[in-house]
Amino acid sequence: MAGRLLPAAQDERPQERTPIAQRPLKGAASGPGVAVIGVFGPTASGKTAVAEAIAERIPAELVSADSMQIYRGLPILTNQDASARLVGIWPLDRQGTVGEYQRLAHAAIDEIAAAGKTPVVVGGSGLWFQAALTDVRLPADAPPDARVRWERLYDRRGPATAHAVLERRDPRAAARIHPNDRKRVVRALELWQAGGTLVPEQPRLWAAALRLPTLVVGLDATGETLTARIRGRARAMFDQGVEAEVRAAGEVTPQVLGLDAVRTLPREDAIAELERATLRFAAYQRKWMRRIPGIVMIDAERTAGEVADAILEVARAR
RNA sequence: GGCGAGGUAGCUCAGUUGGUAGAGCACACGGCUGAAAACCGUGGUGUCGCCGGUUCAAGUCCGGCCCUCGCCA
Repeated sequence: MAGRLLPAAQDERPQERTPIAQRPLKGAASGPGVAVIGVFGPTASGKTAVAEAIAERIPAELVSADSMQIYRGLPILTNQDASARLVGIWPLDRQGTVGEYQRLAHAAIDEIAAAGKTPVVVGGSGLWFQAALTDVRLPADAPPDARVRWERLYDRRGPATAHAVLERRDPRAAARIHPNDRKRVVRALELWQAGGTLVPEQPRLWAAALRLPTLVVGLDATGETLTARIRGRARAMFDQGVEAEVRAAGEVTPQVLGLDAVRTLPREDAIAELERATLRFAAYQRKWMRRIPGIVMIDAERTAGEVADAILEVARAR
């Protein structure tokens, strides 16, 4: 097996390969079948290459579930994959939300399926991935001034007081939110004011049903492998010109990992910081991955083609 | 070689008049319902440079040694 080498996942560019004859997923004699494939994995686990390899093997289109690649203007820093949908569609100063993304993702998935292809949802943003695959109902928008009002309460009167107020209004939400969690205390209060709640009785984040028959796979690579792949990637970003990209990005941007480091630190320090941050991020994503219900873990320490074959084998067996 | 400053957690450091250590970051684990590459919670992971002395008790005081940095030769 050639697949043990580190850059394995990267060397499988579709352009450089003779196309393999594509065979649709849904054969004649399968059971309920698989309508959608979801590919989750930490950064550097080879998600993109694997998804592209899947698209070589069956009629498929990729839908990104990445909260940063969706923005236009930082392709190097966010490691954009231009071949997927919902990549690079928002300006940097836009401040989008999961809810907006969810609508776009559902529309894209349905459109691809209607065209007779398999939507492959690929990404590493946990909540976004969940939102794309399920109908998890995200609470309605709050009135514009509400957030300012509750933030002011929180900042002036302190976490304990704000939490006590929430306790009176929405005890169930208060019970689940720590007073120090400013974002969620404020959010819960504004939702209460709008007549909703942050913590509904019934549908929980992890219990939401899949919209379509979906195979959810997690790309499993060891910490050592991920570390080895991540090291050096930061430096490569500099060779590709992140600095110029970041300089051109302007003031208002999403909180992209490493953006500040690239903007303010000397090059070598920025590289070190970027590597550290990326490593931390990968660990965070692996944690999220462990929790995804029904996820099938696939050994990702081989070539993208081999991983894609393994995924399709599981899909066809359903 | 002389003078000065310093060696305490993975890193940067704090540690009162002696009572066998604690912050931030990192790390590990957990949470997450329209900011999620965000946000929050829990956890100390240690031959206090080494050897000896004083003391009931030493990171802390005394002596010696080793190492690092700076200045002067």
